[in-house]
Amino acid sequence: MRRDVFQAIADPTRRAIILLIASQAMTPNAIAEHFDTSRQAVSKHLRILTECELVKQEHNGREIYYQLEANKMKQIDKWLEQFKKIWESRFNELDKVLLTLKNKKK
Amino acid sequence: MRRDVFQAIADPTRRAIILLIASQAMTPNAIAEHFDTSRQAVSKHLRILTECELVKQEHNGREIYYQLEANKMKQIDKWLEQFKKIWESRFNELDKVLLTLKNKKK
DNA sequence: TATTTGTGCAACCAATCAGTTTCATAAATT
DNA sequence: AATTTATGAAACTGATTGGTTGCACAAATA
Repeated sequence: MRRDVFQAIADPTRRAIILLIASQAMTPNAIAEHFDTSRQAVSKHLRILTECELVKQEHNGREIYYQLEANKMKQIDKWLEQFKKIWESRFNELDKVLLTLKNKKK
Repeated sequence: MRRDVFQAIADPTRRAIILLIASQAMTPNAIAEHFDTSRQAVSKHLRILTECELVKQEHNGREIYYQLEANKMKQIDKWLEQFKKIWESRFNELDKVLLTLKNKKK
């Protein structure tokens, strides 16, 4: 079971759940009301999000509030960071072509 | 065929390919040498990356140089942006708990 | 105490995925 | 012209995915 953050956010429903609970913790039932899918399907998504620690449970009687663990998203941001230099500079446009040409000569 | 950026970066091999060609365009054969997998498997990954425009081809005779389309990564960054406010402030820690409590009273 | 409510979990299913093997094609080399 | 090289594409395979249905169980309510 490969359960990392990147795989977790690959599914559009899970991204929607993340966005939904970002501002307010919610129960599985409340979350499921926002989607065209069963409560159990949402529950499975929540389990995946919990396993990769993108989401945290807060028990309250028999209700379970799911809350976004926003810090975990930094992991994605950190990976993106490597490429920010590229898309922010014009390195991507010009310099890489030159590098490629240089490489071809070898 | 669900072919979006998020699904594309879900696979660890594809993330490694992205990182590999970030600084220098490469041919499929050259890329495959870096992995414990067949050239054809790499070729399939490149097709997926091309389809979601994370990667661009540059033909040169019979060789095809694959080049990172770093701009496309902004799409992921833009999605992350929504949550940056949360993990940068202490909103995540304190205020959301209050929001949740407020919600419970309803 | 009996029933309802909120939840997770297991079993199953069709679709998709990542990989392999095999083949086709076109460019470069002999 | 024949061979080698670089590549993509198709067919197949086992594993994984996202969904469903049905069940178990504990907390809340009647």
